[in-house]
Amino acid sequence: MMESPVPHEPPIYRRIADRLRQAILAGDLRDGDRLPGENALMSEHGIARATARQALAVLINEGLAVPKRGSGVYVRRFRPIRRHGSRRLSREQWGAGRAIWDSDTSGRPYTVDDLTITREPAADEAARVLDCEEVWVRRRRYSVDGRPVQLAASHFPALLVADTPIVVPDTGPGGVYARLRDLGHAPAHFTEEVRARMPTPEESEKLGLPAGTPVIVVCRAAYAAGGTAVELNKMIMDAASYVLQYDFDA
Amino acid sequence: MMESPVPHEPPIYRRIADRLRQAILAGDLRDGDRLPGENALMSEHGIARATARQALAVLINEGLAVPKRGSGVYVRRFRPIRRHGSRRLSREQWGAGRAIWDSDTSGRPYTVDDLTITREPAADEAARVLDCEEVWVRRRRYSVDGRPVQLAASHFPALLVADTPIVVPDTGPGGVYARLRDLGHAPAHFTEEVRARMPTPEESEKLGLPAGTPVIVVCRAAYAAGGTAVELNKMIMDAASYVLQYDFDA
DNA sequence: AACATTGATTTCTCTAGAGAAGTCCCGCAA
DNA sequence: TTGCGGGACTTCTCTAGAGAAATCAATGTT
Repeated sequence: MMESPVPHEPPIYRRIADRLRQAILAGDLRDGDRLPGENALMSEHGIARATARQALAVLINEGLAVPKRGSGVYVRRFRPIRRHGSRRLSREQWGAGRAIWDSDTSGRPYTVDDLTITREPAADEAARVLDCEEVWVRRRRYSVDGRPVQLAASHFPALLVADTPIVVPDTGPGGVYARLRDLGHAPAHFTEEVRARMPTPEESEKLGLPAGTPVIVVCRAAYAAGGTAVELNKMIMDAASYVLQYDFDA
Repeated sequence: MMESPVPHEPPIYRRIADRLRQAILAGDLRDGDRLPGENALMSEHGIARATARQALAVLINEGLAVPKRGSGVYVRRFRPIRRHGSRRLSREQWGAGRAIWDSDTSGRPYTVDDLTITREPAADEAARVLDCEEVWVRRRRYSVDGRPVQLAASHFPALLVADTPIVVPDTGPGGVYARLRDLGHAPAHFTEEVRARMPTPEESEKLGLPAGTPVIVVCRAAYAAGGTAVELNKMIMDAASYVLQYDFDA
């Protein structure tokens, strides 16, 4: 026998989620609005607590809502920072003594957290790209408007940067790229690899991510004029906080 | 009074998820391996079904595992397609009569699904970027290895492309960019905006995405030499299937 | 050899209930 | 006005159980 060709009616929790999603996307529920909680859904639809939670979990995992324990579930906004790829790395900018990050936040203030500088053996990608066994790593966290938005780890070949301003907290005007230039290894070419995935619990904790928020992983390699790799920067960004922009000619 | 400074012990479901995640990341559980199901976790840890499900849901939402109804929960791989940004759009490639996608899949075969070509009023982004009220839209779905990986919708100003090969299914060698060139509107500059988020149910269904897989949204605008926008292409990609690569000079 | 059926296994959906933990606001005291 | 309890409310975690629906392999039939 053939199966009934009628598509199954979706389960209750999904129908409720659909209804709420529509209200959000249509604008009936906006930005920080509170949506009906477990108890409201239970009495409204005559369902069990677990079912109401499941409906809300759908929206939370889609990134459309954020639960606040003891308070309620709220609609979530997408108000990203624009990060420029090629433009931000033009020589004019870092050559003039400006930190790269300035153009990232379009003037919004940012803070750097948890800066650590360590020397360590190079792991997988770093070893392969930088072609060395020991690296110096600058790890830090960026926050905008008091909220953490990015984790970054810059890797440098140990032999190249030992005893330079690159391995101290304050790198001076222009940042590490200006210092690489001073060393005669000015970056001339960049390659960025971009992917997206769900965060690990560690990333989730460090970035304070609610459930349903992916991260964007950008891995950027900087090459000097001769073609040798001088930096590998691995960035983990809150996907709800970023739009990446790349400009290029045909 | 101050709270106890001791961080709370995580709940049971989370501890189980942590243990399984570690096994996956350490390589004890690999690619398509089956991990302990609801019943196994229930008897193994002496917990209720809902709790076991919650533990598995954590891994599923992280994209580390895929549930197969009636069969089990399996470890999930990440084996992406490399998509080149700037390089793939160089004039040499599409000028020589090659479709863009060729370089995307590095030679892996792809298929195009569900091609629809419609004329419609321009919505938000398209209206703003293309600066017109009516657009022709080419929507299609790309599959690699039989699995859908991308939804794409190319928008063209209606006045520009009416009665051209751009509004018929087969655009000929070189694709739409070669045809735009024939019309005297060869793309000279591109801007791509990249973001990531969880998929809508519709996207999830069209791409066959398991829970826990984000999508990468790429919005690409193509500009002719004079600076007028000639195309806006909105792409929705399965994040587990793609790595985007951008190359640029300092 | 090809096909249909059956049964065991597994995930999926849902009910009913309970206590823990966090948030918020109102009223009372200083 | 300010600060501090308390209580109401909310989300979070978990137990116990049951039937639906899909998968898969073995078995029997044509």
